[in-house]
Amino acid sequence: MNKPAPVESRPYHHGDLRRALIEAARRILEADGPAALSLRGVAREAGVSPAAPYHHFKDKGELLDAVAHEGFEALAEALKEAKRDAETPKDAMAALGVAYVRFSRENPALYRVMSDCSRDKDAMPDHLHENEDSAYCTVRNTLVEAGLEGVTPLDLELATIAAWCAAHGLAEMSGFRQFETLKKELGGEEAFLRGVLEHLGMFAKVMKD
Amino acid sequence: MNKPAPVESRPYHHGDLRRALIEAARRILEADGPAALSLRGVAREAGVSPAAPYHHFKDKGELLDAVAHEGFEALAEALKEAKRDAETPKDAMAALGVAYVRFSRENPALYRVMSDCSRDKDAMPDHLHENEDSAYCTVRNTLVEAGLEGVTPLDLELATIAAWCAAHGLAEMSGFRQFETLKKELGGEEAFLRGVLEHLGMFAKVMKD
DNA sequence: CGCAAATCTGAACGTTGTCAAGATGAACTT
DNA sequence: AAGTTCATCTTGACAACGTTCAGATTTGCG
Repeated sequence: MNKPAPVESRPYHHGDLRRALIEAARRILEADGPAALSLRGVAREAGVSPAAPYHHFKDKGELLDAVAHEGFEALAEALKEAKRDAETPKDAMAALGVAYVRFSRENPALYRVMSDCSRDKDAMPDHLHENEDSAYCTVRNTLVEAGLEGVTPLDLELATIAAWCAAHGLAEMSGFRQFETLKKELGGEEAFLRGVLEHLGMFAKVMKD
Repeated sequence: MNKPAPVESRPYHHGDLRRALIEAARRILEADGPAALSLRGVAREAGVSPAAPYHHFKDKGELLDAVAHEGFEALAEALKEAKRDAETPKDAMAALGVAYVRFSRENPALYRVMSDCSRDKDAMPDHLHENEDSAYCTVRNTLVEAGLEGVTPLDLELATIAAWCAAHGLAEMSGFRQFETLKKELGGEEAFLRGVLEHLGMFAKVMKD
């Protein structure tokens, strides 16, 4: 008897329910937003009973973790792609910032799940931070390539964190209605994002002793 | 018959239930965190029936709005106080950033309600942005006093937004476990915060054309 | 004092997260 | 090939939640 799922383990009744649940969750998330995401709803969407997910996830939280995990992978991919497309290293840095925020604006529900997960665990996903081609390291490497070679490792680390914080802050705030007239004045969302990112320097310069 | 609440309207049965509910919510928030905050629980804590809050708030969301509103007022106060205590304008800028983050770390549950509210409405509270002694203007004014006089209004606006985004991003991320060793290396939370804020410049400088 | 409006209660409805007990099918052993 | 074992799924239940509605109660006003 043939098995539909060719890759590794498919030891199930359903085929691969774990996968199906995650995809159902993403579908609901995209269609109706994060507030509409219930475990029961996900089970319904996947065509199983409300208790079925508990054989694959300990918790509703664990399902969300899995969804967030995929989101972070997609984000890392988006960052790498943005870097590839950039012409100069300097431009790559701005492109990373814009790509980060754009990802959050194009997948608002997913990004929300991601950031809620991080807040709940008081940590960003380890794979984002640890291995060498992680998103975090992409940012750090780009900083170096764009002109921060001479700097101490500690400075580099702080600059990377600073960049990440700025991007995250901008991601959460760039949709605020208060900025809409300003965006029009600047001629679009992207110009606004680049403008804010570039003006981080003013704020920072002012603080230097 | 005398009324216990001397100020403005107290046309109630209970005294001032609206007030009592907000305070009950803050109590629960501080004691058990944002996940434990239910409307029924708030009513219980205030000693009324589960339906009573609906005569003062249309929604659970509106209760949270009210709580968030008070949070933003407290935040604005904390910022002004930090500015007062700073010796030089340059130092005031760093102090604002640190005070912002410190507020979020000292009132994590409240800050979370505040930022969830903003996200749900895709806007920051108007009073934070509009009137002249608002928190937003405090930041902008400090930027000017610290050396950004010659700059165009548009640049000033973008720099203010940049500062706010950075502070918010840092507020949400500074508690991450991944940074703990770095904090120790730097000799404490405050040094870490100042370090990150000051390194925003590196990130920004790298992006300049 | 009497009346209308504001305020609170009690009970109910639908939904959610979660769990325990049982049914069902697949995989492994012999 | 048969039987056993284990993972998977369902059924049914529980408590808690947000919300609503009809009715009781109190307040303030004329």
